[in-house]
Amino acid sequence: MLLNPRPDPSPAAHDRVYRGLRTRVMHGEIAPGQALTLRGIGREFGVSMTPAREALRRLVAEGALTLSSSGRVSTPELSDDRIEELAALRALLEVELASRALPRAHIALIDRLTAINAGIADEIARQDAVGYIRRNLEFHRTLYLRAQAPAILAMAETVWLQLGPTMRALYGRLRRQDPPHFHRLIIAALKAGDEPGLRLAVRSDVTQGLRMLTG
Amino acid sequence: MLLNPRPDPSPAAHDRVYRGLRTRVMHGEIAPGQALTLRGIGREFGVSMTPAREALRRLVAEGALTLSSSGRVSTPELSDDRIEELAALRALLEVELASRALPRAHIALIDRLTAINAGIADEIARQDAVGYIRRNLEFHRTLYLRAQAPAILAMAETVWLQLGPTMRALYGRLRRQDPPHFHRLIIAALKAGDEPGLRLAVRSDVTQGLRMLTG
DNA sequence: CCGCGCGATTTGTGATCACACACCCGTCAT
DNA sequence: ATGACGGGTGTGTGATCACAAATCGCGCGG
Repeated sequence: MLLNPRPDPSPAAHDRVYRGLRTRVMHGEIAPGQALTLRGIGREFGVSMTPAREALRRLVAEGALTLSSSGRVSTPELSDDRIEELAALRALLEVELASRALPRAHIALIDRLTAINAGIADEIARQDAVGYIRRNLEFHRTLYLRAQAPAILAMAETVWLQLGPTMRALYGRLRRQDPPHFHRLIIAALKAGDEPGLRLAVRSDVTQGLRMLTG
Repeated sequence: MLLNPRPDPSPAAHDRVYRGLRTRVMHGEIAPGQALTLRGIGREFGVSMTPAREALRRLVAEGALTLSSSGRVSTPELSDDRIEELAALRALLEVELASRALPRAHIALIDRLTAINAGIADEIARQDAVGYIRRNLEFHRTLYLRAQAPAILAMAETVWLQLGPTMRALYGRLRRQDPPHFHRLIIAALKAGDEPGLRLAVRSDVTQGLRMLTG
């Protein structure tokens, strides 16, 4: 029959482990410098060392984790130079993505972005750093999905991944009171169809927070 | 004693396999769509399936290879849309790298670039597509190393990796006669310290070849 | 002559094991 | 008290195996 062409009823074990760890890293749930062991990860996810090793190596390949000379993996502690580079990459990639999304940004998208922005205000009110990061990335991803540029978006997500543990440290340090100002500028530029304004707003939003990390 | 702190006398097996396959893919020595098997790779490098699997998965994570739904890995056949995206990424990243390298580009670097350019002419004369790609990437990498931006360079190399198999198809199709024109423009802009000219020359060089792939 | 189905073979997945090395911590000599 | 040395534990690496699924090829029926 072959109705219901469900691609794979049981997702591969290494993929479950990978996804679980990936979102944890990207949302900043793991502190910089924390060590991860193969047997520990395996025990936590109920698998043997083999899938755990594959998941960890994949994350290392994407820059989400670092591999010490002796093979130990841990979440990275970024130098100031590296943070500056990653911020520059975010600016380059995300400005391009926003620019490509602009002609496709209809009112429904703008409404969703506004709703997510309200959610960010909630997370700020409850002082939830992980929730804040998750919603913030959701805001950006929702916009960039409209760009119809999966390769560029994947590269941007890789940068988020590398910044994940550090971002947690940032948002934990800074005591925010108000929702991000530049998100409102982004929405306004989208409504007005103002491309230069959009580029500037995205660049500012991306650069803003990371500047105080390198201080 | 611990003199000669050689970090690792015997590079790990999975790393040997990874490096071997990576340069092969980046230089376009593997045709698009070609399938790779774990046991085949293992036999070729004299290792078991375990390191071969790690190397392949790492390359998949970097986008150098694609993973079919059934777990088979093969070198990717890129769609026109994806090629356009990757070309745009090359333009974004490499213009930034060149711009950062410019203030650090002394005469010794320009001499080396000129020498590499001469080598490219040799490869063209002998109709060696793989050699041409290797030298061409060497030209760009030599310039970008001066940017002192390892994270951005790594991302650019990832893009090269994804384009590798396709580039081979490109340079095999086009019957080149003369060394790349835009390389001379890049060198001239470096000598003159002309940043806008350099940005334009790099963007043109990167975009030029890939335009005829999407035709 | 072509299309279909079935079986043999190949392939990826994940578990387990042996081994070598790194790391940690207590002990001992200075 | 402090330093180096030592062994025990933990950790990554790579080989091997059992299993399930996919793939390929052959032969049969149309």
